[in-house]
Amino acid sequence: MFSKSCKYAMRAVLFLALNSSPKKKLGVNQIAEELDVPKHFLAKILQQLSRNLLISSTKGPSGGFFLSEENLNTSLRKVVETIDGPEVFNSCILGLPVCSFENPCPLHFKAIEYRNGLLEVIEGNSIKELAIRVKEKKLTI
Amino acid sequence: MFSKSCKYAMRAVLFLALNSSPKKKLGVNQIAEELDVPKHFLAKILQQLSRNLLISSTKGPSGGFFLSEENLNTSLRKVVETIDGPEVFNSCILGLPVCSFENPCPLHFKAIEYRNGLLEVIEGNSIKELAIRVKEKKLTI
DNA sequence: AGAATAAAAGACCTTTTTATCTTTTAATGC
DNA sequence: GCATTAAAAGATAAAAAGGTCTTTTATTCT
Repeated sequence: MFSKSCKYAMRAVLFLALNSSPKKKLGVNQIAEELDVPKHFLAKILQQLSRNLLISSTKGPSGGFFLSEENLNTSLRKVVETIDGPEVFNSCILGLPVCSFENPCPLHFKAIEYRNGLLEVIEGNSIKELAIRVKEKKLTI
Repeated sequence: MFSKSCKYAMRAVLFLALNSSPKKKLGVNQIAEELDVPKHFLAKILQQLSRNLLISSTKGPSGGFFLSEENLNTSLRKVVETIDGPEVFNSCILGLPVCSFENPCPLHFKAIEYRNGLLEVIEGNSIKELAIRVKEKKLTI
């Protein structure tokens, strides 16, 4: 479903939502260590998210990554689509160039049904809301 | 979700189910052309399926690939797992090393639901049954 | 201003996936 | 037996994904 980069991105964003604020920025090192992902690789991904204004960052001493209030109010879907492209939730699960309601592949309707399930979670909730859920239900990221 | 190889494999198997028989074998060329996939690459995949007894083949004149009655009565899931490995339906959608009922990631339950829906289709039906459905409902492969 | 810090950017490198081409092996029909 | 056909196997190549390292730029603090 998602590329490794995308998985790292989602986890990092949730981690930032839970552990950072404009007053408490986190460096790549800390994030990479906590999530146990390759640090330089994660840096690239965070840069990309930052460039696309999905996360915030400042350079220099006591700089780092964090989520602004605006960042917290966007959806994880944007994060996913920034990293894996907008087609992730749109392309045929069998790779057919055309696969639609009128012209479905054998897995079309089931695939749609459950993609929508995922979208419910990552689009129906803001990052902030998701983070709260992670905290309350002690979910793993 | 599935690798390209796996998508080609699924489509090829369904194509064989619909268009081949022990008396009517198909060459890679025909299959590749019909499905519009790279022929040499498909050949590799078919070899792999054949080695694992999920499809049948014979060499020489009037040889080719086909599905035996036994092949028709297995599930597409086996095809998928032969190509993409048994972990496709088992690994965490966020890539976490442990992600379970007791220790779920934020997408765990929706992801499970998603997978189970797909499994319903590719495991709950034999390849033969799926092929019938493809024919009756004029689905695209 | 200068030192220190941390992200941004760029250049590489490695591995995996996808794809192609050639040679070998097995089966068929003459 | 020989020519032909088609899969099996092997070698290689191209592209994409994943990962590392170095240099540059911006910021802060003294």
